Amino acid sequence: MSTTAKAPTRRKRMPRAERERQMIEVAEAVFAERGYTAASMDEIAERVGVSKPMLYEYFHSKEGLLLACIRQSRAALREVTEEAVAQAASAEDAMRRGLRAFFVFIREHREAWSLLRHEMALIGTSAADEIEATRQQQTDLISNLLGALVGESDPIRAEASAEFVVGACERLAIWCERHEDITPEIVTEYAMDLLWGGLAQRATKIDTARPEHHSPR
Amino acid sequence: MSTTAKAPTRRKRMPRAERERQMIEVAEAVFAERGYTAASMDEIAERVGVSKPMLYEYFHSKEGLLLACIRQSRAALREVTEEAVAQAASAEDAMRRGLRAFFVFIREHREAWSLLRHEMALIGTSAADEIEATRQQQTDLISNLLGALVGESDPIRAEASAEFVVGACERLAIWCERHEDITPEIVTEYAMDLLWGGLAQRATKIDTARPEHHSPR
DNA sequence: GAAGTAACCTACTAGCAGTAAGATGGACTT
DNA sequence: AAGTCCATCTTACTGCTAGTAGGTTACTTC
Repeated sequence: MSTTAKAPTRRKRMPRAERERQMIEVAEAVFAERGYTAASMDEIAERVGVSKPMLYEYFHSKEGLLLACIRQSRAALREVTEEAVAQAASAEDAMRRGLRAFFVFIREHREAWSLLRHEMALIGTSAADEIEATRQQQTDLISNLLGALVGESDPIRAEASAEFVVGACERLAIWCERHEDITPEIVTEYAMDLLWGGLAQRATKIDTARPEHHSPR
Repeated sequence: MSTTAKAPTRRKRMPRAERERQMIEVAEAVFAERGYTAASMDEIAERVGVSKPMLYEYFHSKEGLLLACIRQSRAALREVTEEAVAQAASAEDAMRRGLRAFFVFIREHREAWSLLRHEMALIGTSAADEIEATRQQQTDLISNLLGALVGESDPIRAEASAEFVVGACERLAIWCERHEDITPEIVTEYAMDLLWGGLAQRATKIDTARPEHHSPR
C-alpha cells in the first residue's frame, strides 16, 4: 500500500527533549484510546517510529511513561486555572473564572482529562499518588478561594468543603461529556448556583421544620 | 513449614455456587490489595486453593472476574441504601438516611468500595461500563430523592444536580478515608449542610464582595 | 458397582514488560 | 577530508502472565 500511515520516510534522529515530548504526546493518545492495561509499549514505540528500548531509556518503565503523561496534564490544568483566577476582580469572580477554566480545559483536552479521571488500576503505585496529587492541587486552589469567600473557622470543615466542591465539579465535568449542548459557561452557572445556594434555594417543600442541629457559630 | 497459611488439608470439592462465592471473595481482596493490573490470576487461584483453569471455567476471563466482583459490590451498596431510604419518615429524612448508609458502607466495605472507586484502566471495556452503571444507580436514587424535595422543572438541571450530589459525596467519602476520627454521622451532617445551604450559608464576605485586588506581589 | 457427570488438574501457547549488548550517524576536532 | 567521540537508536533476547486443550478424579444415581 502506498497510502500507509507509516510513511517510509527516513526516521530522523532527534534531540532528547523533542523526542521526549513526542513520546508523551503519542503515549497520552494511546493510553486514552486503549486504557493503560491494554496499551502496549510496542504499539507506542511503533507509533512514535522508534524502538521499544528508547521508551525505557527515556521513562524507565511503562508506569514511568504514564507518570510523565499525568504530570504533563496536571501542569497544563494548573497553568490554565491559575491564569484564569489571576485575572479575577473579586473573590466570587475568581471562583467563577476558575470553574469555567476547568470546564473549558476538560472539554478541549479530552485525552489529558481522561488520564486524570481514570485511576488506572494503580492502587499502591506512584502513579496513583500522582493522580491524587492532582486532586490535591485542585483542592488547595479551591481551599484558597473559599478562604477568601467563606469565614470557616473549623479547618477540618474547610477541608471537607473543598473536597466537596472538587468532587461535585469533577462529576459535573464527566456529566458534560454526555451533553454536547452544555457549554462550559452553562455548567459553570449550574455549579455556582448549587455551590452557593445549595439545594434549599430551589426547594419547594423543604421549609417545613428541619430537625434542629447546632447553628453555625 | 508447619505454620504455612496454605494448609495441607485435602482440598475439598465444592458445589459450583459456593466455589463461586469463595472465588469472588478472594478476588475482591487481591484486586483491592494489588490493583487490577498487578493482581495475577495465578495468585488468586492459589489463594482460593484451586487451579487457574477453574477461574476461567467460572468467569471466562480476568475482566469477567472483576466484573463479578463489581456486580457483587454494587448489589450490596444498593441493598444497604435502599433499605435505609425505605425506613425514612420524610423526604429529607430519606436523604439523610441514604447518605449515612452510603458513608457507613464505604467505611465497612473498604475492599468493595475500592473496586467501585478505582476505575481500573478499563476504558472501553465492559467493566468500565459496569462501574459507570453503579454511579448511574446512585444518581437515579438521588434523582428520586431530589424529585420529592426540590421542585426542579428543568429535567436537564435536575440531572446535573443529581450528578453534583453524587460527585460531592463520593469525594467526601474518599476524604473520610484519611480521617479516622470522622464518623459517618459527622460527614453526613457536613454533606447535608453543604447540600442544603450551600456555601452561602457559611459565607461572611459574599454580600460585600468588593473588587479587592489581589496584588501580584 | 458400573455409569455418568460435575469438579478439577497438568502442561502447554501467545504476547507483553523489561534488558543486554551492539550498531549508526552526526558533530567536532585536526 | 578523515578520524574520533558519544548520544541516539536497534536487534535479539528473558521471564512472567493471560488464556487454553485435553485428560483425571471423586461424588451421585440406579
